[in-house]
Amino acid sequence: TKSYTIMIDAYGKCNQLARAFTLFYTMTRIGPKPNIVTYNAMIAACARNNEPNMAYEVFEEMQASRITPDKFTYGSLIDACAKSGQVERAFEVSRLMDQSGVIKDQTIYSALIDACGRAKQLDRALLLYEEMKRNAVWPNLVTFAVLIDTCANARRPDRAFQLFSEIKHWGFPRANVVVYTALIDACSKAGWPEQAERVMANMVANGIRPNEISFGALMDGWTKGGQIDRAFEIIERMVNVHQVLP
RNA sequence: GUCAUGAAACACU
Repeated sequence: TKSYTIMIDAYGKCNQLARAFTLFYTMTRIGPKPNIVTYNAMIAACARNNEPNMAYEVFEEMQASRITPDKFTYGSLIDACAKSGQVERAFEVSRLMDQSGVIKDQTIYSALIDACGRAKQLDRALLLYEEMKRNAVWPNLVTFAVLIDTCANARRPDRAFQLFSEIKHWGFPRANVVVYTALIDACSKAGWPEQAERVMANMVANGIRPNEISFGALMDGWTKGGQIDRAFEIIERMVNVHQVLP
């Protein structure tokens, strides 16, 4: 069962969902019997391949086989909803977890906030942030990344900076490249390329190396305002000063 | 003796 599950997981991650299903149904028909990890890997594969309905089908088959879902199961289901923009469905899963007594951890909250972020529902995301702290689930850098990304999507750079300033109070000496890039993106999307530049200068000063995604977010801010020449300058800076290849 | 399964960043689609 373990080896089959490893293969299902690999197929899912290579975007070969059909092959994952073939293997999965071979298991249900002739064995070896799928266990909870197998079902979870299948649901995660559906989530990654943007097939929320298939994820739910596997979830139902899992329950029909009298296997009790765990936090991995629910986490993948929420991710499937988040990626397909179904916020309400994500919250339904959250309620289901409460009913079945499965503890919501950092990963679950990040996935729920991500679902709000994709729907630009910043208020709801902030409520989740408060709720997790109330429940003694401490935010980590992924939490802050999804929160700041939500601010970016909701065009609220002010909130993004506010959240960014809270990071140090949670025991993190510095943010990482993903958090900084999300903050740059928040500035760019809001039409503040100068602020985005300041954030990048700040990240470099703190010893975090921007990558091609960081520069992409920065360029986007300038091109939005029609300053294409600025964007080309950034490409040169990226290659010459920061030694990042386009 | 966590390590077969779950969460985050730009643009294009």
